[in-house]
This record gives sequence, C-alpha cells and structure tokens, in this order.
Amino acid sequence: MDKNFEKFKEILLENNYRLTKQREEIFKAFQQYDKKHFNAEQLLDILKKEDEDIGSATVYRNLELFQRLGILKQLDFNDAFKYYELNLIKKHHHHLICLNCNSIIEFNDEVLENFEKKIEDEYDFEIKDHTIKFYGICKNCSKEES
Amino acid sequence: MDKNFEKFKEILLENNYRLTKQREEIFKAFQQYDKKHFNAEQLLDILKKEDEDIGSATVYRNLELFQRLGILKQLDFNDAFKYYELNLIKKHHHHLICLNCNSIIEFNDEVLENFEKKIEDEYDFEIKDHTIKFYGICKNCSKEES
DNA sequence: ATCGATGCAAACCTTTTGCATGCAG
DNA sequence: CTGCATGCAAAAGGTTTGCATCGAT
Repeated sequence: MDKNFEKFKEILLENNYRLTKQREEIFKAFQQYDKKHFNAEQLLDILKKEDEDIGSATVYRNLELFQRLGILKQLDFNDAFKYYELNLIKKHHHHLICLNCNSIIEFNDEVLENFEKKIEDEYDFEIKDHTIKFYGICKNCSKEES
Repeated sequence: MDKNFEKFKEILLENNYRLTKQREEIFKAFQQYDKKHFNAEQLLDILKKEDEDIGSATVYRNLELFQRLGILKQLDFNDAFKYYELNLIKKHHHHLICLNCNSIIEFNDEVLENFEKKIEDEYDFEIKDHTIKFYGICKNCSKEES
C-alpha cells in the first residue's frame, strides 16, 4: 500500500542498515506533514509532540544517513540550519522564497532543463544537480503592503 | 581614480558609519585578490599576512554590515561557512561548483533573465534576487578521472 | 569630547562525537 | 548473540555578544 515506505525500507536494507523504530518515525514525520522542509530542530519538536521522543544525536545521524542514501535531499535557505525534504518520488523542483514572510513556494519548469544542456557544452562541465532559488515578495505579502 | 573605493566610502558615510582603518582593509582585501569569494576565516588569514591583524569580531561585524549596505553579497556553498563577494560593480552571475575539487566557475546568461519574467507572471511573485548553482564535475576533474 | 568601532574573551547555537547501553537481524 | 543504533553529555566549530578601551568625526 504505502509505496514510499516500502521503498524506504528497501533502501535501508539493501545498504545493510537496520530498520529501527526511530528511523521509521523520522521517515513518517516527513510523510505526514504538509510542511515540506524540516530542519533537525523542527523534526525533534514534531517527534516530541507525537510522544516519539528521539535523541537529537539520532536525528542528526539519520538525516545525514538518509541524505546519503537518497531518501532525503538537503536544502539550504541561507540561515543557520540544514533543511531536508523527501526525495523518493518528488519531481525535480525549485523554490520561491518570500523575503517578507519567509514562506516557500515550489515550482518546476522544463525550460531550465534545456538551459542546463547549454551550460554543459559551453563550460565543459558535467552537471549532476542544481539548486535554483528566487527571492522576492509573494502574492500575499504584496497585497498586505499595498 | 578608484571608483569602487569611492563608492564604498560614499555608502558608509551616507549611512552614518565611520570609515575606519579596519573597514578599509577589509574592503581592499576583496578588491585585491583574484579569488572571488571569501569566508571570514579566509579573510582573516589574508589580513594577517598583510600585517593587518584585525580582530575576528570586527571582521564578522563588518561582513554583516557590508552586506546590509549592499557592498558585499552573501553566498552559500552548502558548507559550514558564509561566503561574501564584492557586489558594487559585478555583473549578475552564477556558479558552477565542482563536486570533486570544489572549484567554483562563474557564468552568466541572459536566457535566465527571461525565464525570471515567466516565473513572476505565473506565480504572481515579485522576484528581487536569485541564486542559481549547478553542481557537477569540472573540465579538469573529468580529465583526471578518465 | 562624544559615541560609534574595535578587540578580547566568553557565550551561543547547531551539529558532531565518544562511550556505555539497547535492540534488530 | 553480535555488532550496529541509540541516547546522553561533552566537544566541536563557526559566529555573536558584553564590555572596556580606542579613535573617527
């Protein structure tokens, strides 16, 4: 039924990592919440609220592990924290970050993929990944300001 | 003669900040070196080598200030450090980051600027700035690997 | 002479690590 | 049972801050 979870389990076991209660809970937290990106602190809060009080060292260690295994993707929003989002099924996407309310809107676009090829040829640089962020003022905030 | 420096001085004074020896030295370090981005530690090293031994608190405080005043631009390359580059004259540009040797190649392209307009319309989001990074393998590293 | 800027050291804050204990396979 | 995973507390590591002193205006 839950394909993501099956995939998660599979990746762990294939790489000889154990499926522990803590790893399960961390993964489920990413699946359950609307909010798409968490840092370690936010994740610890969520887990605590669900009476899954997991040590912070465990959370940090597993966020790092999950990222290495491709289960999570690490994001960076220019603050002090490392953020992570689920990476199992999501389409490649990017972020619009509101400078006023800090909300984050996801978008994706194919034009960019073509652009990538151009860069590869021009600079003889083999692109493996990219990060694209637009900073600005979102719809809601521009209404409030006016 | 030195338009950048004049501009720098102007910005400080306009905003009622004092032109100190330390601020001058920090600014000059950004102007003098080929390497385009520094973090605080690298900057402190450079200053020390030039017998301009400035306290690290001063460097951190001024990097932050210069960024607020638009003299520097803060960059983020997904490591523990904050990087800064001069922002007074440079054309808008982006970065190719080699995953192997960590070298950073700058590029700029106009296609992207058009793409931006499309995003603005589609998402009703007023773009103020953007950050675009491509991660991959640079020319030199792909030679060595083969 | 005044008040912002500096330098030192201590504090901060997120993340990492060492080590004894626990538990998945 | 074995050895990887966890949890605690301590350490690390970059950055920030308090406070006395310095120096730009």
